[in-house]
Amino acid sequence: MSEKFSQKRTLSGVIAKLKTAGLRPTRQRIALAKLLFEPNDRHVTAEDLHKKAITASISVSLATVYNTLHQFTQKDLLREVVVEPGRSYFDTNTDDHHHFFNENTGSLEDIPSDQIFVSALPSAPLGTKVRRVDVIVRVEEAAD
Amino acid sequence: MSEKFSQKRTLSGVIAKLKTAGLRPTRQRIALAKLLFEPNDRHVTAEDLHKKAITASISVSLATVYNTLHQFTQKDLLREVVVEPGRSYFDTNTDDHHHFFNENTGSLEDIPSDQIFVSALPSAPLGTKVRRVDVIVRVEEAAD
DNA sequence: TCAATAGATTAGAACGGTTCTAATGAAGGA
DNA sequence: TCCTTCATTAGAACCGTTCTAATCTATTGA
Repeated sequence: MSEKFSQKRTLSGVIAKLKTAGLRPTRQRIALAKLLFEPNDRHVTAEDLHKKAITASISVSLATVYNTLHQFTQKDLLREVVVEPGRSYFDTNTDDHHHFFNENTGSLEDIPSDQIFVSALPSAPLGTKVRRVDVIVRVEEAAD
Repeated sequence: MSEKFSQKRTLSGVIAKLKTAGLRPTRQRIALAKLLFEPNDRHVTAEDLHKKAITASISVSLATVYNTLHQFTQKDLLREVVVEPGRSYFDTNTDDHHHFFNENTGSLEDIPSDQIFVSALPSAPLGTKVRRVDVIVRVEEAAD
């Protein structure tokens, strides 16, 4: 019963989130948002999310997964992380933060912004302004 | 005459560079190395370098350009920079340094390592060790 | 409640950068 | 020089992503 309530709250929360972002709460977007916006943060690829949806018996096309990820990113519900050529990760944590990237396993891990500090930068090239600073700490399996 | 000498020096320098790296100085590798290792640093894509070679009447296949870029990267003559999904840049500057990336134009610009400072990091995930820290300052054309 | 319509979803084709294949060619040692 | 090993090649294959244009659905206003 408290479960039912929390489920309901989640659903309406998701719908509110979409509406606030200016996105129609369609069946597919609601379902994908529910998969994405769970308590703990995630780093997913389009393929990941599509598989996950299919596994959860949510019928959604890969094209819609891509559309949705991009729309969510544009509305600041997600953040795109580029660490490898030829594959994009989407991060449900949109706070200012950085990443560990394991080059052997392909796994990403957040580094909270208060655990890393980047000094004042040189000024941006003429006619440009800074949009974001990404720090990627590339790690590999220890030899030992 | 001094030009002839410097050209000769460049050629033998390139050959020495390849041999030192443990790579056979083949016609194609020599030609590509000459295009890459000019005095000022460059950020090239495979496509860029291939076009440049063809323009310079150097007959080399795209496959060889890819092979060569990867071999050079592996031998620390180049460094791969990942800033966009679906396209790799190769940087002739292998010193410790970072980048400005203009998201509107796709252009990369070096930030010397003495112009930016990253604080002590949190420790790497268990069983891993840090290989490299990449700072990418993403800029966009100023609204003005 | 019911159109009308603007926007979303879809399957599958197309795309673009990269990698693979297997056949030919070149470098270097004996 | 011959032989072996490694490099190069054209073109096909690959794979993540985007596009297309047909169908469907959420929303709005009557």
